[in-house]
Amino acid sequence: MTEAIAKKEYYSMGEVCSLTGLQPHVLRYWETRFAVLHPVKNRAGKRVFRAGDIEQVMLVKHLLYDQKYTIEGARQKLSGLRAEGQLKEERQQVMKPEMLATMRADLEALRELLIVPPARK
DNA sequence: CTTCTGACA
DNA sequence: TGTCAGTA
Repeated sequence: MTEAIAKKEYYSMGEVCSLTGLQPHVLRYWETRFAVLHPVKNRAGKRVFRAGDIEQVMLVKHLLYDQKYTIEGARQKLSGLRAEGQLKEERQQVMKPEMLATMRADLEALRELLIVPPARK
């Protein structure tokens, strides 16, 4: 399902927000608390998100909102997942089955948004 | 028009 | 977290 958001090279802040259902200021705030949520910026200073960055955001969102983790708790949980992932040599999956389950709804919403992008004017 | 940083509620 | 200002 990660392929669902891997159809594009780069995503803007606006796209990531509609894709994740988060407000820009929330995303920016999280950037100050999670080392893994720091997107690269282009020459103009705009954030350039990749599919992988969006996955990280989704993971943090569910840790915080669905599993009601605390910022610090989520930060530690993320560190743990990263450690496990490294032990599994391959960059296997960073997400547990249970997490994927709670993410189903969002992933389906993502699929729709990707097929029929929000009309912008 | 969209996004950004910084400041402040 | 929410909002506003002044930019780029």
